[in-house]
Amino acid sequence: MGKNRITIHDVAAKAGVAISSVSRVLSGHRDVSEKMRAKVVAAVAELGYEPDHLAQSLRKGATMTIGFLIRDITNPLFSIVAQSAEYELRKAGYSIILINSHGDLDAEKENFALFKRRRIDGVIASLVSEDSPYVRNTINELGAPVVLLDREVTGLNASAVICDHAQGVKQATADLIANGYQRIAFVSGRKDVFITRNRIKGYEQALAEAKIQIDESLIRLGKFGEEFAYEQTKDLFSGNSKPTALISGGIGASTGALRALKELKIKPGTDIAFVALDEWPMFDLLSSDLSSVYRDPEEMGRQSARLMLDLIAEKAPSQAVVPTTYRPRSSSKALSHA
Amino acid sequence: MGKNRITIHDVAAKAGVAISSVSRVLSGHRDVSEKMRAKVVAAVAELGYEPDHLAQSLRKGATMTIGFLIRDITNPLFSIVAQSAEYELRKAGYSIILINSHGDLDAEKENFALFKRRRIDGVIASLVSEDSPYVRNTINELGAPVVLLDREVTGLNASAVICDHAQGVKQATADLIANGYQRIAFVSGRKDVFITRNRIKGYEQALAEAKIQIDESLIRLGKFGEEFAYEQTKDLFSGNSKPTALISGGIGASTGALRALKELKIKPGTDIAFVALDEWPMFDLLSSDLSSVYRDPEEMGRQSARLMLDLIAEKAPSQAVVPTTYRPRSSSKALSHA
DNA sequence: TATAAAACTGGAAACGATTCCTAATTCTAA
DNA sequence: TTAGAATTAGGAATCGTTTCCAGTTTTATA
Repeated sequence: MGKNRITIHDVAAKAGVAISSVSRVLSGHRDVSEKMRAKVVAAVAELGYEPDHLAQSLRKGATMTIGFLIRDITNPLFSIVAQSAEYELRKAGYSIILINSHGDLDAEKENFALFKRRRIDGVIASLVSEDSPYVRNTINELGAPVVLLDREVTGLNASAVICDHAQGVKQATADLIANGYQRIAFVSGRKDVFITRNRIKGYEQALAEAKIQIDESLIRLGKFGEEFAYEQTKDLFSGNSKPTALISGGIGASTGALRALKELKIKPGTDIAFVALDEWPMFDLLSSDLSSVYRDPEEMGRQSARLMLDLIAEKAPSQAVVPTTYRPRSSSKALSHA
Repeated sequence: MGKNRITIHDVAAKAGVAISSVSRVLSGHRDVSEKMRAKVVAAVAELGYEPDHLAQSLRKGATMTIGFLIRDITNPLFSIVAQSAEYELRKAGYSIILINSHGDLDAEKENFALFKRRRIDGVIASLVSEDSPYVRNTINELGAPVVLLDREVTGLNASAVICDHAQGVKQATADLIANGYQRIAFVSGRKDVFITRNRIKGYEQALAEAKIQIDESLIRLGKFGEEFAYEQTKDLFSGNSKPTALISGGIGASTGALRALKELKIKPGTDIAFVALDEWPMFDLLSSDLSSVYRDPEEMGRQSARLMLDLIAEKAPSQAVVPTTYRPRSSSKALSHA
């Protein structure tokens, strides 16, 4: 077995100096003579010594590790955010520990505790819920900086990457209206989180500006995920006052909605107008040429990394706003037979 | 600041016992009296003490951390594997450090070194290349167990999750032949890795059994990723001896191929037969009802976690074989006009 | 009741680094 | 030449645990 790990003691012995001197040479301390430096460097090279990160962490009080807590790395948007953040943070010397919360609130709490025990230097999180008292407690007790993705938690010492959903959704809704659609359904996730509230805001603003009465029966908010959207979409088209357009919020919801439409043999862009909020890889290869409201997940990752590094450098918490852009394609055009 | 971290010393002081006793109570050592246990448990509860994972790791020599090195977490297949492995490993008390190699060989080497410095307990990796001498060296020097995903590295002390690509591809190819296709093109990634060799094997076997001469100009192997497959597909259909069927290997290649076909206005299932190797989320929502060769990524994740835990428990390296299944859909049916 | 064995506890030495403090050496200037 | 300052190097404490060792108390056995 390779049990014989090479430590700073071995290097010191080989070079015939004290371990403190080895440490000084390696950390670039200025009070070292040329002779000393040469001896140590030679010994390090000969033994192939590499400092033990664990011992360094314990002594220095910094683990150079960031916790990344998300609902589901399987979500293509999150996976891009994670990749991008990982890339940026690694450039700064940090590694990331990835944990999937699977949307479970208790798991989430548990995982913050795990991060704390592991003395993580910071946490980037996409929380299951927000603004619940437990969130504030947990985050405050963590004792390390936190960057939240797309969440607004008031009175908290955390930075956040916020997407301007309202703006893109408003544009999309306005375009649908301009193209002659009035009964625009909206299917999305939980009402109590920032992202959904913000999207609905854009939707309602556009309707208000066009002086269209809001029909609550067209707004279906409840849970994240495919099933909910699937069921709601089916329900929307089961009555006799069907919508003429559909906006689905989030990748899960869009999937559910598209699947329901497929089963109902309603083709987006032909039988109904459709706008997806968020895109995902191979979006362009779907059966219809779908309009979307796009946000750049790589940018979200970069910003979250930047905010994290700022917090670690003891700067004050701040927010980064990532814009959304409406990308009209054929699925939101005026219907030829309309 | 919450600088005042609660340590085992604080607990010992509060309970009026030695720190070694606190440690013993917490680690469930049997030689502790009831009185002692009660005192310590009370003090722990009162102070809200949680052991420092870092110090434990240093002392015990186990970090309870697994390195996960993949080309790209953005690849939906990998992201599911990662999620599934993370879930299983966390149940066993392990956390995972995720690193994207971005397909860069030097980065890969560098990251193994990082894992080593961090004293990771094991590495699960999908390597960029295999069977190069550096791989053997790096892995052997790591000093921790390794589980490889879909790679065969000979003479190495590592376990591996292997998918039986040949079988599924053979079935798919045979079905295409049975449906009357003879000029079956095959577009995939690097020839020098197990996954590609194994897939080609299935392809060639099916052709051989049907006594169809292999046309090398129909086999396009080169690089992983969209671009290569895109270019090759365009090229395949530019000449005057076009293929009548296309098998594309891997998600990246399938994306590139499908995009090329879309631009060429060749519709899979109508103008040409098509089989994708691997599926991805929302596969069913694509413009055509595509046949595929499927493998279960969750199972791959579970198996890799199991193999890792076995290695950590000092069992001998072994391999887990994950089957592939051909899923015929309309894109590989006999053409009506054929 | 004496004695061996078992149960329990505290002290101290690790784990592998960093960093402070002090002493020795070299250098500068009078 | 020598006092004083500036460099340089070594020793020891420290980070927060676990675990070995030795000593003390309790229990079991004869």
